[in-house]
Amino acid sequence: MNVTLPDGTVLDLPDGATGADAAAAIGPGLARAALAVKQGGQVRDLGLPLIDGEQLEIVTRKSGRDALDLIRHDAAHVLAAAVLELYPGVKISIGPSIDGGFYYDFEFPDGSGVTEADFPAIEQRMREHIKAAEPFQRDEVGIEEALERFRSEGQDYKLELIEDLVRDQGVQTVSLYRNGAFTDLCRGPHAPATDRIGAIKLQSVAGAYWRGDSSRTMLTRIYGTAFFTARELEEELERLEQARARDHRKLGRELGLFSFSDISPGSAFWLPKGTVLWNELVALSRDMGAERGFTEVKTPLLYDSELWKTSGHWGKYRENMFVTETEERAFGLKPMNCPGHAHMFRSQRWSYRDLPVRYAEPGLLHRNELSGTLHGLLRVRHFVQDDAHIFCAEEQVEQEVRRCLEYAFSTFEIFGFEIELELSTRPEQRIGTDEMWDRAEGALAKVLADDGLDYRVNEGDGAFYGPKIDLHTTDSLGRSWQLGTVQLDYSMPERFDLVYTGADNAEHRPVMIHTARMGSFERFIGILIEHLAGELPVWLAPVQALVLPISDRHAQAARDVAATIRARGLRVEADDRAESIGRRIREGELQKIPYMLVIGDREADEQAVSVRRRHEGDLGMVAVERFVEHLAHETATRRDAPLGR
RNA sequence: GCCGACGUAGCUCAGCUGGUAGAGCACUUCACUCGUAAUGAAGGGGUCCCCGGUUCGAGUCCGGGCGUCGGCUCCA
Repeated sequence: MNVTLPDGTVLDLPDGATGADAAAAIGPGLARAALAVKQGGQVRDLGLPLIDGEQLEIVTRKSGRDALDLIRHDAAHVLAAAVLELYPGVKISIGPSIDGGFYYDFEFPDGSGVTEADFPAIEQRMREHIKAAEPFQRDEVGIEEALERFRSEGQDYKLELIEDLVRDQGVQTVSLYRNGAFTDLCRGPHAPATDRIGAIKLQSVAGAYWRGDSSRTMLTRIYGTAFFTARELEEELERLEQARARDHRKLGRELGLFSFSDISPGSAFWLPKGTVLWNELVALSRDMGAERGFTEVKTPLLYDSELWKTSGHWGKYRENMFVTETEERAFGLKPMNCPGHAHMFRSQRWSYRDLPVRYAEPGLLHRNELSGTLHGLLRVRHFVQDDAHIFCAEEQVEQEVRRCLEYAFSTFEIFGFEIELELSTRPEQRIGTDEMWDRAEGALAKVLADDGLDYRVNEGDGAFYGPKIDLHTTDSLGRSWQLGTVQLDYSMPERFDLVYTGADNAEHRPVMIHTARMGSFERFIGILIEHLAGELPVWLAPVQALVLPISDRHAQAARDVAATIRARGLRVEADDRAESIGRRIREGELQKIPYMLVIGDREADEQAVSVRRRHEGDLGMVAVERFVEHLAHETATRRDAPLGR
């Protein structure tokens, strides 16, 4: 048999040769370093026969993600082995590698469980397995034998997994992996032995439903991570530590932007500085929307249940709504703006010449999210979306979607966010004909393809009324959050009986496009703070410049400079407290204020300030007038710029 | 909502096996009047998340609730 190596050389091997044979044929060093092989995009055990004629890559610890996935999956098995030894009667379920580590889900017998306090003992046991260099042995066994084995061990979850494999995939055999006395149902692949795992660390314990189904048993999930060396592990833990310093909840409090209170869970209190930031973002959204033909509207917060029945929310979304009642009429606080906008659209007659109609509304929404899901600003119950609804003719859909994406990308470009696109297609529960869905999905896919955009398809994850393109980004810990969205909606126009008069003088049904760029201002600000570690650009900084007199006799000059800057509509404060200049500078730095303007005798004499720029330090004396122009320029252009001499 | 952990001054945290609370920072006052990341001294500040229970006595032990954090489920 022949396999081709990445450098193009062809390796001639006897029939039935394994990955280990291939590595040995290349060299003894590689034979020792080999962890697995990769053929046809799949990582496979070193001990399995190679696929004839396929490209062959030997996976070693240098192979990056493939190699880490391998030992993390190994580590998951070692974790399960350790837990089974320490907690007899535990039932094991599944344990994959994930971004950043691995987990394993267990069901502990009644009355027992683990907490993080138990981690040292479990880690100790894991290290013993690793040190013992237990080989991972793969056995291919018949269904009956596998069932018999796990039945005798009382491993019910494994039985269910095997039965499902038989039913859904019609498998005749399953693979078992054995290391030491531990055997697990597993597809593989695994490294040759447990000693390839260099360093492990258990990180947290959490609940997780069996098979992600909230109606089924809550299992105990143990998260951990593994690396080839202790040093890499330390670096990762250090990185996580630093990420926590960027947490928007911590920075929001430290910078005086917002606070939370038990008195209104899931709702932020926006302090004066946070409100400045908020208002600047709303202004950005307004300016960009106006440039793109959006007109701002304002609609009520509270509506009779009739509206929600028409829109379908009363049936499909009620558990997420705050509902109230007065004079025997049921009302609901709006969780979305679309029904109000549809209702508004209906209040007049429209010609095809009027389309597209683009209503924008930074509207306050309330959603009664489950208490356990609330998360700082990133998931709240009270929030404002930079929301808009476009009412257009069917043939305008593609162009409008393209414009929505352009709008979103232009927005994110200002902040330097990296965005991932997801196209969510028809769900099982849906309305509308298949032709309509074909057309809608086709239009979205065509825009993505025409513009050469990379995206992931989320099969069956669309809204019940139409497919959507979602824009995702990550927080400081790499967790993905949805910001913007572009959704095609054929349902709302139907339900609200929206029409316009076409060129043929007949009534036609418009299409609704539901779109947002930042998503909610709350979530956007949370993500923004984490991306920038709280170092807001000049145009967003609540305090753009802090004036610092050296001593009392410069206080009046400092107040004068502050007044001059404030008169230009810029945000400045003077700190003339009786503290040392070093102290006041330190506090200004901790507040992440972009500019500090120091005024002593020299500056006061010359109508100048010594400019200290965040990160850059002392830039020397600059005339007050010139500094003000520079600050005004950065603010107006919404872009930081170097201060020329 | 579910699983687990946690909840002490504005913030970060001590408080051992139960004997009615403490530090640093912040705040107030006074002194210092200072040249680019912490001047010094004194002082004020607490329903120990809430409600029950055990106990002579609960911040500490037990039960229930609320909130927060990490996940699961769900979503901007």
